[in-house]
Amino acid sequence: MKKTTVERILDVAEVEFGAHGFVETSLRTITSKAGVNLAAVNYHFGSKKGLIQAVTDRFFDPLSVGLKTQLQAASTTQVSQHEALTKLYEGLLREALRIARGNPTRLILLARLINSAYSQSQGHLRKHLTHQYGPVFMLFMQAIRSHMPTMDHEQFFWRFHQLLGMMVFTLSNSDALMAICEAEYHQQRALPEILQQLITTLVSASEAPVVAIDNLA
Amino acid sequence: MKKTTVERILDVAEVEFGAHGFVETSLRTITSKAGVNLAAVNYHFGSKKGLIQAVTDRFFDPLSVGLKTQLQAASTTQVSQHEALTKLYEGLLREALRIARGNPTRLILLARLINSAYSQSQGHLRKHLTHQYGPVFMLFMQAIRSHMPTMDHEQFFWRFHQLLGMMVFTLSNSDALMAICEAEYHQQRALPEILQQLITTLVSASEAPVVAIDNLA
DNA sequence: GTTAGTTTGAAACAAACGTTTTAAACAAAA
DNA sequence: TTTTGTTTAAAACGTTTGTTTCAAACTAAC
Repeated sequence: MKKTTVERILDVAEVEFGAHGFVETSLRTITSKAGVNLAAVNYHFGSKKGLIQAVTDRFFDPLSVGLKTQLQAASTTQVSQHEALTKLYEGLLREALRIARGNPTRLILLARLINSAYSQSQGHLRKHLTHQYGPVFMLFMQAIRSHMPTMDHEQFFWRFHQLLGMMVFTLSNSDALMAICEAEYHQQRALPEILQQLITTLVSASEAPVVAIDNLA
Repeated sequence: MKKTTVERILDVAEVEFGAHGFVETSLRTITSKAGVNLAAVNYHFGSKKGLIQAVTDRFFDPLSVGLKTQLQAASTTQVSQHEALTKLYEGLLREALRIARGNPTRLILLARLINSAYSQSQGHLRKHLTHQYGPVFMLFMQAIRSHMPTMDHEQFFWRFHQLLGMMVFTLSNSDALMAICEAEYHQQRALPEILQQLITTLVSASEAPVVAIDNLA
């Protein structure tokens, strides 16, 4: 069974976007590698922005529903704070890994999508993501928050985004980091192992105490 | 005293690069805002890549020497592990803040420069940075490492880069995060306060225990 | 003041980009 | 088979990009 034109474009686009970013990937590169006509992108997706959002949705739609069901299931049982946080981060990364079908390059793309959502350069993506997946994001954020009871809202906000940044950076550069690591320490690590180490750090950082803020200068 | 053409170009370039990234900032935008001729960039810096590296060096050169002297001064006195780590991260961020002259946009640019160094899209920047400032980076990395004695090399590598990612993400998106924070919690935070919170998380995450790695899947 | 080297100004260049257009090929229903 | 709507093919369009060109303006030494 031959894949449709739309599927072929999306398959190539997510690889190229993940590898070279949105701006530095041309539609001509995508269409030629996909073996389809240049005009097909504008016909099927309207514009390059439309294609970017379509690639985004193909990732976030299943991730969104998977995460939502996980969050509902997790809320029933009662465990320790440490265990609960571990389960939450583990659930998120496991779900992301499942969506990426174990393919590191797809996970890298996912991380870059989130990164782009925070940078103002792709303003349309940010609006699209917050509008489309804002509720699920808030749901996860509040699930984490419920197990960090001692923090006030604003302190939690910064702490959470610090941890989000840790995830995004580690994932979006995991290919480069794995290459450096292998060159330096002659030790090859698979993605699940990296994620496991990441979870440990995430939970510990979540549990870190809040200190009084005095001026740095 | 009127600034030279080179200085005017660098001043505008670092603002524009920090705000819109390297690819999405055109030389015409830079030269027109700087009030200089378009050809001046190619004359003075050879190419756009040369300009990017010049902007980079104007940041990293003083940061590099400042960090080096700080590291040498810190090694003399003996304190607790927690204090030592705090001092190290504080020293780095304080130095970065000093170089940025308290200007958040300059700190954002700095973070984006580091981020670009890890992404393969600006390969020339990565080579330039590792060649030029690799030793100082290693010096800081090993200073941190000396206060995390229980970790083996590879575990430390991943932990360190997770923390680096935390810094880079928080700083490079600090403007967006501050905007969201203010809109959500009606609380305005200055950059030094954010950095102070960041240091706390960094130290705690550094001290997080290492767990045995079992498969996530 | 003249001259030699340096820097700028304005225009032009070639290449790449997203997008649009027009006709041809295809599919499915009448 | 004819017809109608859909998808593709190939070329072209209008911008924008980094870079180059070349004469004019400027600077500084003699």
